[in-house]
Amino acid sequence: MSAGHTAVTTVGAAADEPVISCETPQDECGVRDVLDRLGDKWSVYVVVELASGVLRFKELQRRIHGGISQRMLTLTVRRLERDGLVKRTVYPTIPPQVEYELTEMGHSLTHLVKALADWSIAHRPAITAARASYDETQDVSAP
Amino acid sequence: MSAGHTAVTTVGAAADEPVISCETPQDECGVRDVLDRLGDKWSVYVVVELASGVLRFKELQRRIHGGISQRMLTLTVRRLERDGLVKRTVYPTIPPQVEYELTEMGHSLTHLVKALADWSIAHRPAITAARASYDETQDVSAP
DNA sequence: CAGGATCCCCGAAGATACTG
DNA sequence: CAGTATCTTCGGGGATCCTG
Repeated sequence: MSAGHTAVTTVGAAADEPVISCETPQDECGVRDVLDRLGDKWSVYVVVELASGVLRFKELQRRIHGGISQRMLTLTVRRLERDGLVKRTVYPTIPPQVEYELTEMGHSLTHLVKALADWSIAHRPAITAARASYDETQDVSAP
Repeated sequence: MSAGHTAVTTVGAAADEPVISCETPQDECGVRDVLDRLGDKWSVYVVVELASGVLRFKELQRRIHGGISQRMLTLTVRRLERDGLVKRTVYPTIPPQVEYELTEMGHSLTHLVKALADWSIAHRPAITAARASYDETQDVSAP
């Protein structure tokens, strides 16, 4: 990597100690799988809300701030159900009642989401500062 | 598979014991922040590749399978740089040489990505099975 | 109440061409 | 080599209407 150039030295983190050992590039270590699932706009919200208990469709929709449409909630929850992360229970009553809850696998994902949240909260100040610094460097003020 | 849950510290799958304590719904516990950063199509790949060391633009592009365009790589890497996750070093040579590497914060994110990868790899069979089961239930074979 | 069916919009992402 | 600029496409996602 460093071809004898005037390297600006490292940041302190050892680059020769790969945390991620990607043996199967074709599958991106499987990261893509999870990200495709959590990467969409709403899945994570649904998981977060469902993490605290069973919810019905409307209630779930109500709790998700930002206002998810019925369509997107349906699509999102269906995909999660298909992947075995959410369990959908239909009570053949009138009016119909459908309850959603995380499966065990879904709950295990919850820990990851929490890890992400923790990381985000911990580094938000640093990120904000980095952005400010970057934007300042770019100096957009000049017309 | 009912009691198979490994309760690390205080986390549990009980509905009355929220793993995710969302005190600030406005910020979605900050999860959205990370996801917006990792949720896009390429960021995670860049992080993964840079996790193993310093890379130049072209080499980085070459390693990312699926074929990222120069444009997207530029945009992705720029955002990561702005957020302080990636450090960009420009050597004023001819031809120009630019090296990218993760910052310490970027490396810390790497651990999260690895956790996601591990989770994905561990649960992939279950997910695949769940999908097969779901699709079978839906029975699309009937015309 | 839960959700299927439709229409439409906008932004993410690709392709291509040009430059320092 | 490492971008920037421009045009275009594609599909995620919103709004709305309708039904069991």
